Amino acid sequence: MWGFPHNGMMPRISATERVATRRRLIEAAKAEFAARGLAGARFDEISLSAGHAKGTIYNYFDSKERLFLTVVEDWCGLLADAAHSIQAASARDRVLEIAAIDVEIARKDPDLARVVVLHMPALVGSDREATWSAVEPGLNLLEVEFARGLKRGEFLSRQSAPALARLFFGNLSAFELEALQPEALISLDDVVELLDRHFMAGLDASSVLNQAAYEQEQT
Amino acid sequence: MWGFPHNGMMPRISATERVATRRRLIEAAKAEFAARGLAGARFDEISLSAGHAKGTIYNYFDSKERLFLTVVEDWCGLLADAAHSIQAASARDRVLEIAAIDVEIARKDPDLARVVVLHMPALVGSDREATWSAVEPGLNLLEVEFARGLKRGEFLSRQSAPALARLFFGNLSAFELEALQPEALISLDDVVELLDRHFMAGLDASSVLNQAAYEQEQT
Amino acid sequence: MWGFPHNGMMPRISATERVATRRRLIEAAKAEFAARGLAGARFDEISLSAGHAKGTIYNYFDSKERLFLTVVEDWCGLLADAAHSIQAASARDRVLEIAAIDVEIARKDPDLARVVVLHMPALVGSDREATWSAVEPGLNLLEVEFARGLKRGEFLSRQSAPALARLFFGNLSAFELEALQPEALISLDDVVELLDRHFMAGLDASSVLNQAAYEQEQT
Amino acid sequence: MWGFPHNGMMPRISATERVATRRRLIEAAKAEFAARGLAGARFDEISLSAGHAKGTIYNYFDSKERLFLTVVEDWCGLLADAAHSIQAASARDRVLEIAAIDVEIARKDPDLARVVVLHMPALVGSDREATWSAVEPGLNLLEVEFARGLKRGEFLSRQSAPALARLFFGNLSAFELEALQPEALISLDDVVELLDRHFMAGLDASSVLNQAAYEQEQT
DNA sequence: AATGAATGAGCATTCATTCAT
DNA sequence: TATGAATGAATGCTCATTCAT
Repeated sequence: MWGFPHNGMMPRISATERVATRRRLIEAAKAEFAARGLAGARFDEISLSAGHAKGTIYNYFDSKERLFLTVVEDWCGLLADAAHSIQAASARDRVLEIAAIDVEIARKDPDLARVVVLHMPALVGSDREATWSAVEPGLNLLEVEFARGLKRGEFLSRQSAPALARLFFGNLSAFELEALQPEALISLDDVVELLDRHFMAGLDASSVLNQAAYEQEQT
Repeated sequence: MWGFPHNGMMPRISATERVATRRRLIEAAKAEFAARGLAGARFDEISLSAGHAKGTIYNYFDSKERLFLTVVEDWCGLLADAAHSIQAASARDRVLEIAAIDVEIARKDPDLARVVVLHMPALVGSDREATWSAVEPGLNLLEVEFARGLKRGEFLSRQSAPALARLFFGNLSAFELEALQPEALISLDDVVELLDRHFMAGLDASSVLNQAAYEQEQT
Repeated sequence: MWGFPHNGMMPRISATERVATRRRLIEAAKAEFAARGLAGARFDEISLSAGHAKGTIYNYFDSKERLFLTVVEDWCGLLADAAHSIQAASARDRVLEIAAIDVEIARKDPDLARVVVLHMPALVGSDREATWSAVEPGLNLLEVEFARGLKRGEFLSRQSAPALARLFFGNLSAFELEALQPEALISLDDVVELLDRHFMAGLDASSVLNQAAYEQEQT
Repeated sequence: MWGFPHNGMMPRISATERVATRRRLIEAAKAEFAARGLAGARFDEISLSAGHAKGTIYNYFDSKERLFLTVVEDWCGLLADAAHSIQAASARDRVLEIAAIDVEIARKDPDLARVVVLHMPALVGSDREATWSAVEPGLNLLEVEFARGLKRGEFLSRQSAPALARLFFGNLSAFELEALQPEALISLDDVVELLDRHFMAGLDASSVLNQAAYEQEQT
């Protein structure tokens, strides 16, 4: 039950080696998923570029879908980790800082971003369900901030906090998607600014225009 | 007795029947593509739900990719046709009217919209290339309006008209995507308003805030 | 194409038109069979290059195999027709004249020859059976001459006349095959001479060597 | 306990097992190709009679064409191997010994011979090209002997050594083809003798008749 | 734990043949 | 009789997954 397996002596390979192998597989899978999506990805390619046999993948992941999920969870983990360091006070700034973190992740690992913004939305059926629930923690980060902003009166919108979180994430993805394209017309550097000017401005409770519009809508 | 000589000069089936068959195939394909994407779609399913043999598909379309392309071109055609009736004067209103048309299309044919906003972006390789060039006319509609708005000084942005067109389309897609989900938090009715408030507001040259920000950026 | 109206008085199309259509189909089929063999030939191609609809082929021929057979029978007919004009007296010369006729056919219609020497032998199953029996008349021409030569003592061989006919035809085909190849090392002009020198010389009863060998074999 | 570390360094199945599987596939393919040709062969049949799954074929061969090629290369290898043991001195005897080897191969493996003499010539397009170049080594064996015979004055012919090699091979194939037929009129035992008497006699420089004919041709 | 050969369901595509007009 | 749209069986090939070693 505890301890080392069967003949008692020692684990065949060290725990660190297992971690390293797992990482190699994830990295290779990420590149393949980014390039071809979940349906198009081939285990042959992944195992080849990971330097491991095809069967080895199944010692670490149950299925192709689970491997895809793991890549997405990776992204979610990076986002959550970096989110701890957010310092800003206003909800608007905190939201934009989350976006900035996401952009940083995309800059360091474009393949990871491609998986999340390009191929994750296209998932269907149970895959979609599983994958999006894996991403919930990331969306929750946003949801919390939008809820706070709405509560404080910093934001003004008919939409609920969860809806705003998803809409914001949708726009963030759309902008990153554009910036990650081969013949992009904008750069990743533009993304946060665009979100600020285009999405967040629409929530600005201090804007005279928004306030008037908002009050009118309420009637 | 009169009419066509009884040989092959007479069309075997009427042109309208051919059109009808073609339409049945496209409709069935649209549903399958919407549900499973290009890679996941199965001809068995399409032919079954179209009520035609599998081989018949190849009397109308060269390949799976070409069939997908045709579905997308259909969307593009609907958009272009409806765009003729746009009356608005200001660039902002014209852009939003295009969005409204797109939303209308999505309302009448959610599967068509799913193909365009969900599965088209995830295409890779030559499929992507071919499909997006088929969609250029649609994007051009937007580009023209953004160019006009920028030229007139109605819009204020560092981004070029083509970039704004793509960004706007990205946001429109993101909002529709959210509204088309099984457990959507917004409705299609919200989409145009959201675009107005969030995306377009960021271009408003009359906004004191935007103007200040824009001038600062220029330095 | 047009021809007579169809109220029953007259044949829909004239007999000569039927013959012409049949010929167009055979010519097109011949080219396709020569290029791709029986298995590889496509009705689409045949109907296209014949200028008739695919279905029309079935008004003239029961099946692909029957069409192939007809092409082969055509060859056989040409051979038999020309064979009537043979004047030579000796069996050797008559045999070689038959070969010369075959070479002439190949020169005028290389595709026809390709069908016969290249693709006919590769037939299998019932196709083979049917096709070779269609060719019997042609082989009989040879058989008769070899029988005569053997009977007269002009030829000397352990093989029977039918065997010699087949062997001769095999060699003739082999030589033509070589001459009809894209990068042939011999020409059709060489074929008869080669048969004379190589195959027929081996039958020469007047050759001292052959006679000695033959007698030795008999013991 | 000793030996291989218990990880992937140990070959999953022995090399001999791999060779055996490969051989089973080739044998099954050979029978199918012999019976139906390249175009007509079905992987279902091959895999069934080989006792392996269809997909297994692709672990060993890239494509149907490559499998066919491998069968042909097999034949070529058998020929080349046996050719090493040729002892005869005269070119004529050496050529006939090569023929005898080929006949032996055909006797031991009629299917292999059927593939080579029946279905290989009927190949078209790039298949033909690839296959024949795989067979070049076999033809070269003959070419060398014919070149030697011509050079020594043992043979007398207007044809070049390469041409003679092809022509001889053509005749050899034609005779074997006849002998391998279901209702053959000759036996494989007759083939070498027939080649000797019919084809080789036509090259005999010592024959008075040939010499006279040859000199006449030269003028 | 690692391997990679074996597997076999799945799938797009082809094409001879049919048949309503 | 000519047509060509419709058909659907047939098939080469792919690839995630399994499992004996």
